[in-house]
Amino acid sequence: MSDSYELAYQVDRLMRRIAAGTHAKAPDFDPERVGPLGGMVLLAIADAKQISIQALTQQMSRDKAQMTRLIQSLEQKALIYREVSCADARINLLALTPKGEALVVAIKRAVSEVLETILKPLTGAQKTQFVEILQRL
Amino acid sequence: MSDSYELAYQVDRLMRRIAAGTHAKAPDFDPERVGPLGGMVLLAIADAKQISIQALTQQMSRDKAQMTRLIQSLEQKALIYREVSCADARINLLALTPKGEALVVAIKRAVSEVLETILKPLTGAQKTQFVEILQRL
DNA sequence: CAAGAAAGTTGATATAGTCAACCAATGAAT
DNA sequence: ATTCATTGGTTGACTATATCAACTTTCTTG
Repeated sequence: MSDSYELAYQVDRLMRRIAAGTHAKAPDFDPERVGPLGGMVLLAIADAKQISIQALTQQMSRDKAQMTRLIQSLEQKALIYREVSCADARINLLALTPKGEALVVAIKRAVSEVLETILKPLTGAQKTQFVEILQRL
Repeated sequence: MSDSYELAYQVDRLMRRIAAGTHAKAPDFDPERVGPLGGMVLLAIADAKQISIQALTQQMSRDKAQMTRLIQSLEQKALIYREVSCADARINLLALTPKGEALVVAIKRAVSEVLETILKPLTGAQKTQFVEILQRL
């Protein structure tokens, strides 16, 4: 682990473990099969209460085309709804439906459980450091 | 960022930034278009000198089917070659060809540059901590 | 009232991930 | 030494993610 490029590995692996862990639990709470990315988007919408597609794509470092299609699928599943901004008719504001809210609760629980397992080897101080570091990035 | 599930976001975003950064540089050094995962696999093979497909799939937390196909494509591009283990005829040992070695050098440089940019906001101590934490996970 | 830029959408295509069924080589174990 | 479960690897079928370019509609600004 002397070379900095190794860090890319490690981050990738960590992400894979999170994804695999939640994937394993998905059948228990995700009948709509929103997928890992769909789940994260729901979490992001939940945090924001209301957010435009554009803001979402930036926040999640994704392509807007991809986001459009993901939003469409979440909308079809009645997990979110959209509303044209009255300030700017180009903007679509997204928010969770009650069904979406319920799913978000389940997702949060599942992700937290997975993370708890994965982060177990860290000390409390390290967890704090980790969070700080990620925030700063 | 009070809730632990937010960490999943952050890790995901970090990974996306690394991927996007290297993707942007890819045209300069990756005429074979091995893709981000292909690049990481090459790095892993380079580190190991020789490694079986099975060991690779575990190390990278991937599915073996996926790894089989990726290895096939890297092999077709003459970046790696395989050799049946003399100890166990089921095992395929992978190694880089000279062409693969050359590409690995370029990949390492590109990834390091991207990481340097991304990690710039961290202090030296934080970088050390980050590496330690990731290693422990 | 033109440009030009921003928000979203669509099409086409490439890469990644999942799951199940399968074959061949191996290692035990009666 | 012949069955038998295991392990490493492959294939098929399918879903999910990602990328890029072209396009529409709605602002914004001169």
